Amino acid sequence: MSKTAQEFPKYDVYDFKAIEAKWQQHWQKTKSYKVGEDAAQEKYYLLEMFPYPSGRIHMGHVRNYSIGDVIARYKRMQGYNVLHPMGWDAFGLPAENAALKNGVHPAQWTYENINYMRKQLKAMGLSYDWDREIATCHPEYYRWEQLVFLQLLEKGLVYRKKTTVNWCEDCATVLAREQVIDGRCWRCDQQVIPKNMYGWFLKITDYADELLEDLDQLSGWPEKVVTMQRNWIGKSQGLACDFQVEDEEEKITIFTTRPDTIYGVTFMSLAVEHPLVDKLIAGTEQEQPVRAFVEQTLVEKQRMAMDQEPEKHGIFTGKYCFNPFTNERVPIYVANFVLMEYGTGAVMAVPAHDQRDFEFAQKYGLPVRPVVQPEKKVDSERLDSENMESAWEGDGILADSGPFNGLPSAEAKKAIIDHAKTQGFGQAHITYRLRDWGISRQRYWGTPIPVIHCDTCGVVPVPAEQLPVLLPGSQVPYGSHAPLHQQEDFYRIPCPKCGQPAQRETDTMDTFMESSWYFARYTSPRTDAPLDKEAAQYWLAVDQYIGGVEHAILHLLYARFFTKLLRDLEYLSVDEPFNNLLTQGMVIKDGAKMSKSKGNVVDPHELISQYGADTVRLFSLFAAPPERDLEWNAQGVEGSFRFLNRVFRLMQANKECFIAYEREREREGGAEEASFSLAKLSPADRQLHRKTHQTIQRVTESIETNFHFNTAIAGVMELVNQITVATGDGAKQPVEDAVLREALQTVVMLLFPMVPHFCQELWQFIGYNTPLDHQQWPTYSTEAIKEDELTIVVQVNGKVRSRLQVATGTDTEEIKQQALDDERIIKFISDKTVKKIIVVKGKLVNIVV
RNA sequence: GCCCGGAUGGCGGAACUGGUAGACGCAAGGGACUUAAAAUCCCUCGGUUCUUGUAACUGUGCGAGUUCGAUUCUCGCUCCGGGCACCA
Repeated sequence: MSKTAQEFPKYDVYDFKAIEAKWQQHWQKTKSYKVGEDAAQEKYYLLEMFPYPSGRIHMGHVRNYSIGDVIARYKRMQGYNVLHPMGWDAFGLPAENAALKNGVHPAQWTYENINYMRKQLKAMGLSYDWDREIATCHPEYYRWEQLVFLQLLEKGLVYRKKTTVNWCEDCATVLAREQVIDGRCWRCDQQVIPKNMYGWFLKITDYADELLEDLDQLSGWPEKVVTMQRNWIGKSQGLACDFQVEDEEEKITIFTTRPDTIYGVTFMSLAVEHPLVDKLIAGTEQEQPVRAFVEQTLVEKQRMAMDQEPEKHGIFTGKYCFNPFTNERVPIYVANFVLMEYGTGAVMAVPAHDQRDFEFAQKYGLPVRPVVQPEKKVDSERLDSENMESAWEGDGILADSGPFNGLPSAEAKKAIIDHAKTQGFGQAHITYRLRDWGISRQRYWGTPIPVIHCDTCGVVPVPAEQLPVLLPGSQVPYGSHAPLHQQEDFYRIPCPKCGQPAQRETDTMDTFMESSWYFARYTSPRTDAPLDKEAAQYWLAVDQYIGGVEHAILHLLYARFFTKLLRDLEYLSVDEPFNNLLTQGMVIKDGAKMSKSKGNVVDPHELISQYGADTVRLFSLFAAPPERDLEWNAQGVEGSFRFLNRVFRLMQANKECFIAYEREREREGGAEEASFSLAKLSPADRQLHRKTHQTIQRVTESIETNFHFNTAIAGVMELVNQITVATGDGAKQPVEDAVLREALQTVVMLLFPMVPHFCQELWQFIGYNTPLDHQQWPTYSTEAIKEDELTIVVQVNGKVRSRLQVATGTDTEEIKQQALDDERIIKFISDKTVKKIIVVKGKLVNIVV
């Protein structure tokens, strides 16, 4: 088994092309990263956000997947059973656009891209279990999504309703909010119009509270993302309260988070879409002007869609209602700033304590009545309608509020809600900003929604045994007008219940649906059900999830929601999908995000052919910590390449120490790693041995605490520099083989997760045939890292004046004395009185004079 | 407007729990090797001043404060980035 000197491979240059091809083939052939459930081994599920197959990989992918691969390989070396899968978020609009433009079918376009990008990812040497690859556009994926959809439909968590959507007439499709730019379609620049139409919704609001509460469990998530989600869900607690309309049967229900200001109500504002508006004005002289106002506002609202806040406008309806607390008569207005989608679409207006109401009151000459006085104000500073220049929105003490006078805001809120409840005109109420999730899209390249519309039976689910509902047609779907609705053989179908002619649903699902559960599907990607419960039980939750912060809200919220849905459908048993989340920064160049329009795009493919995957990986890890933006720098890449070459030469120059070791091993009949006693080492050997172990400590801690690979790499560079000096021409003493061997092997092992081909090759070069993936990650000896000597800084009045070299363990008094005896210190303190001396053990002495 | 981040040499970035600011790399300058270049190796490298050294002063966006001591903690600003944006 052992080698002789002649058998050691000889290299001159670092031939990355040959090395990378060799190991990639090896990993593929031996399925090195294929995993299965193994109860005996601790699992680690590492996941990077899967890519959209747009055509080629970009630098963002390179960075994301390099970071992930380091963690995967590191965890394997730590002995974990690592699940590290990859797949494709393969449905989406770009495929359809490409189809329209080039006459290629979206499926063909998508699968070609996948094939190309898979090659590119493999060329990066990423350690995926490729047997688990999934593409969401594959019927074997989306059929299970359709099944889950039907199960949710049955549970009442999916429903259909008519709502106002952003509609582009030219594209004949609904646009998502983020696809409307300045009120125009992002694709054709056509003015977007509001349109009422039916769509399918998921009841995410049923889970709003749990989605909010469970955020507290996500200690492994960046605080920033948790905050964004909390704000997005936007829970508000307050009072829902009825205001009786004068001379009508109707009541107006309002929602307020400030019940303590209810005695300050001076008018009522309704949203233009409020259902009561029509009734209130019907047949009155205000009917015409109010109608005109409503219509104009609706048009403006659409146009302003993404713009700045428009000026506040409103109009009096001519009607009044009664404040149930005061029985006061309050005029009812319709106002452009009241949202129908939030709360009840009706707002009690308290100009003294709400800035919007204040501005509105100023404009229309409505009274301002302060009822909450800020605390600790002298009488002359009390708020009154005369002296107020803006609303006071803070808490305070109630005044002019009947029986509630003198109560602080917090108590008053409770008391007022209680009062409303006992009197029967209101109760505590909770409102969320979060809305139900509209999943209908009038597009072709998505998962067909598996229902049938029958004139007699209504909405009929497609029977489970008829799933999947396949996307029809091998030809390119022409036009973009509800493509599935143009394929008669697709949508004309008999009703499964009554057999009468019926129509299939022709909407497809939002592509966020597929990415909401793919992480679970990876645990059993080929199983004949949505999930295999045992596999899910073993692997979930994801231990570490990595991706761009741009998905902080939608994708991550939907994935959390789906986890809870799948849990309640009893497919899995975790509450949260991702225990730890790492949001990596963008890759930028010349201070700006890489984009075609800016012409600052760097193609990873070219870089890999020029320098090799290992260099590209190394640079993207070294240039910045993962969570920060990474400024791309071509010269920096060159530097990383130089470093690898330096290590390569260093190994070759010192291969003697391995050959000698082989001979020794042969002679001693295969003895294990030679151990050496610290005491016998020369100072130079001791120093290198210490540095080796300090580096192990530093690299391990950099990875463990926050994945700061940049400092880990810097640490290895320092070790390499030290080995170079110790073995170079200028070295005073020769280095012991065993010490040198340990140092060099450590470099190879520590760098392996980052530059795997390179290290595996060197590992073989120095005589091992084992895969580094399963080599035990090196551990450091606390004995070895100890310093014999410490540098103690001596300060006078906090300024560094001198440094002392002392042996480790020198006691405080001794150090103090040495400091006071130091010539350079004497210079500073001789003519002054020493007031105080502070000694920090092992660090410094500060003399205060 | 509100809520989060961030600001350190020419550049990317280090700095444990308040204790040597600038690790590591890039760029730049100088030198060695070479007929020459590339590659490689060595030296210098925050600023200012001088008496050129184990020198002094100054320096982590700006201004205060706490402390023997602040890049680090507190308060007040400025600028940059991100998220939300009439949410009652």
